[in-house]
Parts: sequence; C-alpha cells; structure tokens
Amino acid sequence: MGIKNLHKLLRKWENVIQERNIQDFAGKKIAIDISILVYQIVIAIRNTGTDLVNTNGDITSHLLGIFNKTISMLEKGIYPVYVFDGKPPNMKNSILKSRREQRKKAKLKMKQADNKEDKIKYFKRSVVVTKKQLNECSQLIQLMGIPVVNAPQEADSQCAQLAKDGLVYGVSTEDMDILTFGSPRIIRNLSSKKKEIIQIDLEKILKKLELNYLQFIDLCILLGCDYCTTIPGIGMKKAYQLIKQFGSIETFIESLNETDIKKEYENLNKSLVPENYNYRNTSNYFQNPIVKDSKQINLQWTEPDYDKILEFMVSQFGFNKSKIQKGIARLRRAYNSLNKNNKQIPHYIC
DNA sequence: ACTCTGCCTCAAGACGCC
DNA sequence: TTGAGGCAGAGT
DNA sequence: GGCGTCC
Repeated sequence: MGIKNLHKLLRKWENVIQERNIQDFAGKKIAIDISILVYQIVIAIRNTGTDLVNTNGDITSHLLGIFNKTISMLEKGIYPVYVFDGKPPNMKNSILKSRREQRKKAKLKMKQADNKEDKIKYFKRSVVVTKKQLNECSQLIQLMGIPVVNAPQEADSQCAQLAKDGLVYGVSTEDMDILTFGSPRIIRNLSSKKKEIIQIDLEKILKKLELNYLQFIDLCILLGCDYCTTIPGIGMKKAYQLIKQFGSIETFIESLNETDIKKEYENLNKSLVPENYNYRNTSNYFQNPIVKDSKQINLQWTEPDYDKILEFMVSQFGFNKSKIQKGIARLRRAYNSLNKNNKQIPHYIC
C-alpha cells in the first residue's frame, strides 16, 4: 500500500524527512484514517493468539484500542479527527481482490498450521475489520466528543482534503500516498513509543526534488501505487531520473517513439510500457478524488458524554468497570485542560 | 557497479504488576 | 494487514 | 524493563 519506496527515496535528501516530538503537535488538529488504526490495534492484540471478546463472542479489541488511543492523544493536547472509509473506487478493485484472496489463503493456512507460531501468524494475516466494528468505533468516538468524517470514498483522500483546506494541520498515517493526494503534511509514527515521530511536508519535497505537484504525482505512479501497474525495470532511481529528464510520464512514453531515445532506453530495459497502462486515470484520481466538500464539514470537539461511555463500554461490551472509570477520569482531565488552553489560544489554530 | 526484484524476517496497542 | 530491513540473484 | 493481560 501507499507509494512503493517513496520514503526510501526521500531519505536521500537532507531535511525532507523531519524528526518531531509529540509536544510539537499540542494544540493541533490531526486527521486520522481510522481503518488503518483499527487494523493495527486488532492485529497487535492478536499477538496472544486470540481476540478480546465479550460474552456474546463479539470482538472488542478495536474498542479498547480506540478508547485508549483517543485518551492518550487528548492528553497530549492533540485534537483528533477520525475519518471513515466509504465505498472503494473502481480503480482499487484489482488490489482489493488480491487482498481478499490473500486473506482466504491465510485462513486456510491457519487451519492447516500444526504449531502455535504459524497459527498466530496466519491468524493475524487473516484479520478482517468489519463494518460493524467500525460502526462501533464511530459510536464510541462520538460519545467521546471527537468529530467524525464519513468519506464518500477513501478515507485517505478525504484526510488529504481536510489538510489541504486547512481544517486540520496534517494527517497522521503510515500511508505515503496521502502526500500524492496533496496533503501538505504527513505525520508518521504519531503515538508510537518505539519509533521516532516523523513529519514530511509536500512543499519541502517539491522544493528539494525540484518537481511540481503534477510531476510528483507522476513520480509516485512510476514508483508504484494502489491504482496502477508499474513499468518493469523502473524502480526508485530511474523513476526520478525519467521525471527529471522528460518532465512527465506522458512525454517519456511519447519519446519512446523517437528512435534515438528508444535506443537509449532499450539497452537499459527492454521492457516497454504495459498494456492498459492507465497512468492518466491514476493521475486524475490523485488530483480529483471524490471527497466531501470541506464547506460542509464543521469540526467540533465537545465534552464527552461520560455516563454513556461507561454504559457503552461496560454494559454493552463487557469491559471491566473500574478500568473504564479510570479511563474516563483521564478523559475528563484531558478534556478540561484542553478546554482551558483553548480559551487562551485561538481555536482556529490547526 | 548499479539497480531492480523477490523472498525472507520482524513488529505492530496500552496498561500494570513483578 | 502494513512497512522496513536484509540479502541473494539477475539483468544491464 | 519485560511480560502477561486486557474481553
């Protein structure tokens, strides 16, 4: 997922990838693609080989994770906005299909596995986050007073739009294609304890690599993204080299008809452009994904409904009452201190 | 030598008790 | 599921 | 600090 090797490529330039502290994001609004987050949480909990379940046998790992994570972000002064996926675009069909097949395979392997490690491995690999689980997360998040945005299509592109329009400061995701969608800023490893928090600004990329935004999109397409096949023989180095030399994929492909260029690249790689290489559609999609208009979005952080959270987590999902109460106490404190700071700092700072 | 590719591995969340 | 990192192999 | 538990 994301853009293949983009991170690796960017490491070659100084100061494009910036290291950050968590305090740098205090008071900032950050968009978060929730499905990735939920996947991470559920998979992490599968370490032990089982999901957390309530007495009905329903999985509850996702709720615990979102609950804790949201509290810890508020404690750090961050205003999260959770963005949910809608219908996947047609362009993603082929990749989704292959993922389904992989999961199927993993499930089969899990059943066949005769040792514990293998069982856990394939158990993790066969994770599916259901619509129902995501709805439950949405309910909990709203009870916690955190705004939710339901994207018409991909959460990714919606997050990027929020950032582009200044409704949030940046997007917290591991998925580099947020930048290809035009988000001015990506934040990786936010809320990771082991890995350094990293911020990458689109502006910096364009400046250092000396590309315009459309050329950057073309570079990402050449590197490899979710929506388009790649040209065999073209990796990190050549992708950048070609965009610098020809300015665009379009011009590069056209130039292949000119005999001298053809010769030059034939001995570099005999591979030619694949059939149905839909780089044009892909570029268009990165430029104009289907997203909700920011004018229709009003992000508000309100006081959590503490009683309903307790009822939701404990009565409905069987969580330990005193633990949830402890969490709620933290939540209350975090909300109050955010609110206090808010009166001193103008709220429009994102 | 350079670069791309494929295949392998690993870790992933948060809390608390010892 | 994802990424990252390492390493071997192949093509140029 | 590492490891088991969380449901």
